[in-house]
Amino acid sequence: MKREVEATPTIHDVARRANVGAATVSRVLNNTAPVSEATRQVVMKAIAELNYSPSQAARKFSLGKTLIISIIIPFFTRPSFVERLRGVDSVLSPSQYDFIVYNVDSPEKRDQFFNQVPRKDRSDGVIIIGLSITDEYVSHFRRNDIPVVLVDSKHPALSSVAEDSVQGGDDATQHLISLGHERIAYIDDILNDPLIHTSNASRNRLIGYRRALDRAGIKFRPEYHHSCYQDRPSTRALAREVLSAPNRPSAIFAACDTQALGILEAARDLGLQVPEELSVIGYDDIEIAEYAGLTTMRQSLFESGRRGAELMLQALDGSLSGLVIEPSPTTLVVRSSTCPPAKSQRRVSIQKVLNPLGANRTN
Amino acid sequence: MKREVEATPTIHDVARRANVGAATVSRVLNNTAPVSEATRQVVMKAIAELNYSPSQAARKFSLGKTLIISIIIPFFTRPSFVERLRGVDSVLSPSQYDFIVYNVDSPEKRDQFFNQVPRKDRSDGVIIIGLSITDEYVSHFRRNDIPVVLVDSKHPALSSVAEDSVQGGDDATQHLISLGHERIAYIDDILNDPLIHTSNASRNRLIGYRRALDRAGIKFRPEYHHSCYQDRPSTRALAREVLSAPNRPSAIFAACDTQALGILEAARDLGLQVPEELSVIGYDDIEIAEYAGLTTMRQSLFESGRRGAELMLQALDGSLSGLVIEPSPTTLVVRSSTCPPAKSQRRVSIQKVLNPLGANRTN
DNA sequence: CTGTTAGCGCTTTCAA
DNA sequence: TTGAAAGCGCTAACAG
Repeated sequence: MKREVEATPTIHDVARRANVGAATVSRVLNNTAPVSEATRQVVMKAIAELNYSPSQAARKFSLGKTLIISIIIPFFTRPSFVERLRGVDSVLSPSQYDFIVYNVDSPEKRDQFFNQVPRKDRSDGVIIIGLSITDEYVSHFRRNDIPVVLVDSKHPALSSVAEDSVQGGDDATQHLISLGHERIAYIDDILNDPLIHTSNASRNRLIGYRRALDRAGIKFRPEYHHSCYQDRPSTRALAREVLSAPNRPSAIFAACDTQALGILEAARDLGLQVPEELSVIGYDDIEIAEYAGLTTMRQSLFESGRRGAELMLQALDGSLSGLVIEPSPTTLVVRSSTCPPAKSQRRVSIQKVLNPLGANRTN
Repeated sequence: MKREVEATPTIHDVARRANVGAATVSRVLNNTAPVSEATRQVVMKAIAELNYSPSQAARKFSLGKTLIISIIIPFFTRPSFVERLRGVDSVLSPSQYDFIVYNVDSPEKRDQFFNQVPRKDRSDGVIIIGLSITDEYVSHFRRNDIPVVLVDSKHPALSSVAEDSVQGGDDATQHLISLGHERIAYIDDILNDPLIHTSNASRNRLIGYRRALDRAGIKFRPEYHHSCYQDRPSTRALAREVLSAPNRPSAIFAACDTQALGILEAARDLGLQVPEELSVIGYDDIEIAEYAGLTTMRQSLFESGRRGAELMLQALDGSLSGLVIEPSPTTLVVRSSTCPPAKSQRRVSIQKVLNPLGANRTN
């Protein structure tokens, strides 16, 4: 007895029903070669009747493509990375490619992903965001013959779209200097350390900071340079110390907006008026920066992700001619957390009651 | 001439080199059947020498599994969804499964994904977050014989982990009532509409809001119920109108924290002191809520994603016994955006200069 | 234009 | 304990 196939129909079921070869079905499915209108009709009919749809898995395997693009990114839940991912999604979503996000949250993960993810059998291409790449890895990618594009990071041998963080750091610092500040601190994120894993964007900002200082003839003071984890609570604690020390800075430049918010909290804790008694400038211009009235350096986060994904698509369809190294603009956005420094400096101490919604009150 | 294979080695290359069958190589690779120590050694050696590693694509195809879990989620870049995704990642990342995020940003996408994603040849299981499911789709999933778990949404036939939004809405409103408020507005997100696509969480919050009002003997006033898009600018604009109308509310309950922030901005625009002249309560407790001093209903965002992923893993390895419908806790977090209402009400008008960093100033 | 056939690289009976 | 061989479902020569 010929049992009716209950299972998912295959291309052969369709072929049999339409009295054609499997190849013909494949042809009408993919428009890969001319098919007479008559047979096309028959095949279409069979497909409809069987409610057939080709197995993606088999298709990919046969094609030797995965139709997947891997994204390797650190801390994908941070606002700035989320925004870049949104840019990536905006171009990949309408494409035939799905993407898988590999979230790097430790050096081990980073190396694991760098070694295992960029393989032809896992994905057709990989976009690496916010992570710096060593030459060794570059040759590893080469060996695996897989296209790689960098976002928020650079390497001479890889296509990339990245901000000029040195210039950004310079511009931010220059803004403060132009306002008249001289005691300018820089609070960095700790991931700066290339031994750990992120891109050297924040180290570059430090370079820009020092460059601007130099140009203005202001001496770099190590006690004005600090690092801490890139979260609000850590930065708040650190900023409290910095602001309680003698000869406290009149302005602080933070490596990212999240850290800048921590600094604003610290100022609130200490009853320091922002911007009158303390100017704060951030970096990124994440969504919430506007709410907080934060002066910051705007990066084209969404746009950088979008362009990165576009470059990948071009690399994949062969239309990418050679290396493309694209700059991504960074612009100063002045809001209400910066102004000229106050003349005198008063001692501060932690306030008892903190009201983030209005002026600080002592109760 | 026997040319050295330059291409990626396959299992057969290894087998040949080790003088064994391909099956044996597979066995040592997967520990799927006993292999004598001697041959194991030889095989391992060959694998090492060839720097072989099995093709994921072929493996998946042969296994009939994709080793992929699909996540269907609306607006994955919104803080609350990002947080749930982080929970999902925390359990999927150490597992053998990769996950692909399908970002729903329109009703079309929603239907497209619901129809095409839940198929065995695309992924082994799907987690749907924040989207309500119709019976039709449930039977579609059934037909495709693919496990589905819901997060932040419920259906009697599907495993899920979800908050009790009716209770949450009730609790939020009750907090305001307990403080002495009677003119309590509710600002909803527009996605409420089930014809569009999101889960009916915010509609349930409305039900809870009305329930609490009823219980307190406060009449529901339609002019205190508004909807708008779930972003700050839209909510800010709407709240400005609401707060400028005669007999303005003394307290507003927002369907999510992002909208609550928009309301705080509107209050700032109008020179209304929060909480003295206006109490605001949000929903979600996203990271930035603490910075903003926002009173809110805390949802276990990370945790819900984590549990959802765990349930999926259990469903996949067969250890999930029947339907699991898990509640996820929602708790009131009181910060500084709510207090008892002021006795009298003054007229307001938009301030010229807005300083989010301190008290509002007229210059 | 269309059918036949040979893989894609792995897992898994089935025999030995 | 091991090897040979049959698929998994599709695409892409290669003939006709």
